[in-house]
This record gives sequence, structure tokens and C-alpha cells, in this order.
Amino acid sequence: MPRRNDTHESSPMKSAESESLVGAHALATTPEETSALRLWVILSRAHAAIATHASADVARHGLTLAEFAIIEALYHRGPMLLGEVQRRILVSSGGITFLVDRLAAKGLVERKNCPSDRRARYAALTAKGEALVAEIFPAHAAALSRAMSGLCESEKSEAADMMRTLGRNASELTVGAEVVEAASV
Amino acid sequence: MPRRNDTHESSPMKSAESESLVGAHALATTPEETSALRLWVILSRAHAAIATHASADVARHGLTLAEFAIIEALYHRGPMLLGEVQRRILVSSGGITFLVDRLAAKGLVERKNCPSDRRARYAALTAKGEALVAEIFPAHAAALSRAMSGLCESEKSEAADMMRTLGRNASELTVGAEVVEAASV
DNA sequence: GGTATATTACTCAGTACTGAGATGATCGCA
DNA sequence: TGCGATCATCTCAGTACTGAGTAATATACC
Repeated sequence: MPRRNDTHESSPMKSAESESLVGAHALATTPEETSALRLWVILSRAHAAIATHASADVARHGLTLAEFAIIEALYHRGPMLLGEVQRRILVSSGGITFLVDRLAAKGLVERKNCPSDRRARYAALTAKGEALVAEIFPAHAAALSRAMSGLCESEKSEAADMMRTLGRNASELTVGAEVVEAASV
Repeated sequence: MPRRNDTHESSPMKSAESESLVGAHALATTPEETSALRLWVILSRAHAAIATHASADVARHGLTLAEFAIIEALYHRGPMLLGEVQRRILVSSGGITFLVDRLAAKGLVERKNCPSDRRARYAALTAKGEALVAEIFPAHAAALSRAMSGLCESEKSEAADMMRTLGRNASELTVGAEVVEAASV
């Protein structure tokens, strides 16, 4: 294996300069902003790193994470309205149609009409879909557990509490901002 | 505003059934797996909720989150090799070329040849790019801070520590898995 | 010095969606 | 019963990438 080329690691463009970062600037931020920015970057990286594992695991069975999320939800909760699935896995309205179409083409999911509301339709697993979830879910749970093995049980629980607070707060802010905007028009 | 239609909220497909979830199944998981799955879902939702805020903020200036991440990194660290930027913002090799092309088309970034390695190229902010970051970064920091206001300072710090551990552990596992796979071939 | 291996950035076809608007059904109320 | 508002889903053009492959350059080892 060749030696790491660290020619570019130090001061770029002008190696004679004594400053460590040529062209670097700073902007004033409050301590709250600094910690928020740091947490945002770290959170994004953690999410990406774990998503890589989760995605690679389901890809072995020809599924995307969104597809797996749908069939997993249908397996554990039974048939759901398309809108319910959409809100649960956080995709756009077009996305849920697209995803259920693709799962239907694979024979894993089927649409069923709702007897009490002719606008609405259910997504339900086929026998093949149920068998697939039952087959791949255990290994998926194990893969995720491995990906998260950096934290012990109590830390995971604590992290979950904080992330739930963070997510809930951010979601409510979105709605709040829309209300304010609508009220000011 | 019409009343919420909750016809579909209860037992779907067969309202005469006494079970609350028709067609729902369960699969055995260890406590570790259960907590890992829960944290994964909660983490994903928190990430998505915050990303919505961050994305909406930079979209006001015609930027995607990836584009903003690039110019922000160049502003705070100075010119960087394309590969460095790629690893820092976590996009594919094709993605970094695509993104820098687009930023260059907007006049915010320019490529510069590296004198010591003719394969490599730097991305550097133009004067216009620097001015844009200086203009929009403070409001972006404030928006993120607001999106994260659900946690106090000490909680943010604690959350950042745990997310860093989680991310680092998961990233190392990815590399490890490749090594194992390569060794078994 | 020459060859094998690595590394850097680029190309481009393909993918997984998003989001605005359309369609048809239902609800609340006069 | 009819009307306007709302709602669930679908359509489809557009977007933001990914990832496998390529060319040029650099390094390691003989």
C-alpha cells in the first residue's frame, strides 16, 4: 500500500504563507448557534453512517430503505391507508404512489379499496410480501443493532429521548411558521 | 373547517373484528435490537424535521443543502481539494463534480489547478461566493438554533457526544465489514 | 528507470424520489 | 338537495443526486 500523500493537507495554494488556513474566514455566532451548528453536523453524519448500513442491508434484497419501511410498517400494523403510510415514512404524496406501485410490481403489496370511503385505498402485504418481511427483518434488526453498538442500552434510551424532543420541537416549529405566515397575509 | 374524518383510524377492512390491528404480526427481537430500531426511527425523524428547516432556509437563496455545505466549508476553511470537500460533505465522486459545476455556473465558486499535483484541483470561493456566505450564514445559524431550541445547551452537548460516538462507530464498522469481506474472498 | 498500483477528478446513464396540479369522492351546511 | 370546502390519491415533468466506468497523473517497488 502506497504512503499517504499529505502534500495537500497543509496550507493550500501558497505554501510559503505562515497562516494555517489561507482564505479562511469566521463569522460571529452566539454560543447557542455554535452548539446548534455542531450538533446538526454531527447528527447528519451519524444519520448518514447508520443509513449506509441499513441501506446496504435491504439492498441485498433489491429494496430501498423507503420500500422496506413500507412493508415493515404493513407487517407490524396491518393494512394502512396510503396517506397513513405516507405520513409514517415521510415521503411526498407522489412518492407514496410511486413506491406502492413499485412494491406492487414486485408482488409484495396490493392496493385494496376502502368500503367506507371511495377516495381512499389501503396498501396491504401479499403473502409473498409477508414472507419476505419475516425472512429479512431479523437480520435487518441485527444489522441495525450492530451499527448502533457504540452506545450502551441506557445511552440509547437517553439519546432516543433527546432526539424525540428535538424532532417534535422542530416539527411543531414548521407548522407554527406556516400559521404565522398565513396570519400575516 | 370540517371535522376530522376518523372513520379510517380504527380497525381497517373489517370493522366487526374485535382485534385492534387486523393482519398485524410481530417478530422476535432482542432488547438491544428493539432499542436500536426505536432509536433509528426517532433519529431519522429528528434529522428529517431539522433538515426541513435548514433546507427551506437555504432554498430562499436558490441553494440546496449540499451546495450550502460546500460554500460554507470553503468560507470557513479556505480553498480545498475537491476530494477533501467530497469527504467532508459526504457526496459521491460524481456528485462533487456536479455540485461544483453548478456553483461555478452561479459564479460562487471557481476551480483552480494545484501546482504540486496536476490531477488535483481546488475549489475556491469567488468574491461573489464569499459575499453570499457572509450574507446568509448568520440567518442560517439562527434558523438552525431555533430548530434545535427543544434542547438546552447541556443537552445539546450531551446529544452531540452520543451522536459522535454513534457515527464514528457505525463508520468504522463499514470499513471493517469491507475488510472482512475482502479477506473471505 | 520501468512497471504495477493508487489516486484524482470527470462523464454519463440511471435512480429515487419531489412537488405542483389534476381528478374524483366526501363532508358540512343551508 | 345542491354547493363550496376539503380530502385522498394519482400524474408527470423536473431535480438532485448515485455509482460504475475512464483518463490522466502520481507513487511504490523492484
